[in-house]
Amino acid sequence: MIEIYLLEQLCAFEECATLSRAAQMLHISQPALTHSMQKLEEQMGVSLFERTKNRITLNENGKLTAQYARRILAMENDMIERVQLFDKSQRTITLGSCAPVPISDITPLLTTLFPQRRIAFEIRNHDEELLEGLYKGNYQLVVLHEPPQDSAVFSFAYRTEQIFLMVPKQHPLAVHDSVSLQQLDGQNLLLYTKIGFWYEMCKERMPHTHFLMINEMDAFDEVTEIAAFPSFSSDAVLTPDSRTYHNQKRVMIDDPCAAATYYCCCMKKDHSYYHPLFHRLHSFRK
Amino acid sequence: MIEIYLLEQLCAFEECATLSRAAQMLHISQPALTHSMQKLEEQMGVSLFERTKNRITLNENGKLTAQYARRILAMENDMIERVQLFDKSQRTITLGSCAPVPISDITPLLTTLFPQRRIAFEIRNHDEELLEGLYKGNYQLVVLHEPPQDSAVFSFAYRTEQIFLMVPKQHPLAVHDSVSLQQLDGQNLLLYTKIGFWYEMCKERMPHTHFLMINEMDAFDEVTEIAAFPSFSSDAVLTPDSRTYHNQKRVMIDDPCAAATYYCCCMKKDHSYYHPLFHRLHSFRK
DNA sequence: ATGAATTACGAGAGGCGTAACTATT
DNA sequence: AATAGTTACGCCTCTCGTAATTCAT
Repeated sequence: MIEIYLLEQLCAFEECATLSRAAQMLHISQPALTHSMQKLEEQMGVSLFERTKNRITLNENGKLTAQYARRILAMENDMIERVQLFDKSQRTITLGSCAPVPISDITPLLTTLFPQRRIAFEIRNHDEELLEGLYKGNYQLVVLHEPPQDSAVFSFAYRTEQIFLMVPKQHPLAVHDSVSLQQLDGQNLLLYTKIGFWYEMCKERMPHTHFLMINEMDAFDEVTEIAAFPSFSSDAVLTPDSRTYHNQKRVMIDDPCAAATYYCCCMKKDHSYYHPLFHRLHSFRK
Repeated sequence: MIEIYLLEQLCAFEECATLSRAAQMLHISQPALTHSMQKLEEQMGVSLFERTKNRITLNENGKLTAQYARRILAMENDMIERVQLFDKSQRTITLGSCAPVPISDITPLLTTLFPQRRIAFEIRNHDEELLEGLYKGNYQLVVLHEPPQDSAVFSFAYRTEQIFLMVPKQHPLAVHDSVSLQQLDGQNLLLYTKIGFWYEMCKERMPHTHFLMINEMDAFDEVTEIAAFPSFSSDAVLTPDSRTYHNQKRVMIDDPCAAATYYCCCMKKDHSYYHPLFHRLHSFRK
């Protein structure tokens, strides 16, 4: 049987077009590569190269072999990646979410319901990334803001979130009780960075707005307090304590897209395993 | 990167269920296998086995790995096979035919039209085998008795063949000028073995007939001369010389399936290359 | 003169075998 | 006693590196 390293070297040679450059790329000597290619040729049982005194190139057989080789190498990498993911998925539950609120909803439930398994989580801006991760095994659970179409995926709309604006009382916008996103476009706005799909929504609906991104949640609370800029909050976030926001006015946002429904999803085959979780998620519905 | 031999050994282990038996099957010692499996486990980065003092079995990771490994090994074999076929197809033209007549029609044309390439041929009983071989590259040209459906295949109906019966004059059937295959069913018939789809047709239409199969063409001519059994001939076969068959009567066969149309085919992408052949084949049409 | 390929030869890694040991049936 | 797996150790193959050679730009 032909070993993998020969196929790797062949592909490197095809990329680099000369043995010397390929050897450099592979961190081996050039004579070693010569030998390998001779061996490969012998083991394939057909000629793979066009040789002149000072030049060696792939012939048609060689090009075809390299094509197949690439697919085999890709399959091997895929195997390793998938088995490692599978192994990890057996010991840890990874939750992928399109927004931060579901993380704080669901993570505590997971730790109590599945104490023997490690819990991890990630925020992603796009539902598609999350679904792909669910299929590949990167995530065992994902929370989307659109219902998934695939019949292999179980989903449960477990809660909604409505965002609104916190506006400093002296700010011009503070005269309104409600505004549209279009009205906000062009303003300076404070935004916490890790808000998942909300960020994409803001970019799309308010393309002219300058967002002041803040990384730390603690800093965010402090800055909103002091700064003269409006910031977002939501009905899902508990105001840290009554002291905060004494100088801020709550302004509603008219747009329908200021409200989101969260769909907690798993692969259907895993539904019974995660049933306890979905059961508990019922309590989030009013 | 993980080498192929480790994957082979893993698959062997999965088949054999014990290291000792797998080692035996692989023609290596059992400690060597132990080592390999330890190495594979290490390179995969996850545990693959459930170990007790005296027993080692694949765990879920291991089973998954073996599954992928099988696919990778299959791909490698496929690569070798296909490249070798490709190489061969570049230097020889292999003609696959459903009957002997097209072979003697086409082979001489090929040798004159493509003198730089070796010519090989094969007879196959089923059109499907031929088409499959055409796709895979086993054949560059095939002759079918049904027009191919695939739009990637070019076909040209270049001639017909009509079979009839040669009957010894003292034989009861010799009173007829024409018979149906159904009438023949149950008779003893002489048949040359290498007649491709005709054989399948005979089996189907005359399930109760005893066929006396003869391997050698020379022998066939002699036996038909002497034997008291009817035999097939066709309008495409030239009677060797007038001496032959002086004691035989020609009896027509009514059934439509006693006539065949031959479709000479190649992949469409190769059509221009084989154009000279198809051009010459026009002369076979009346 | 520089760079590319091959050949020759030697070093070192690693696959594999033998032997010895432990545990299970 | 027989069978299964692991550990230890040494051989030998095979991969790779260095050096030298040939040829082309």
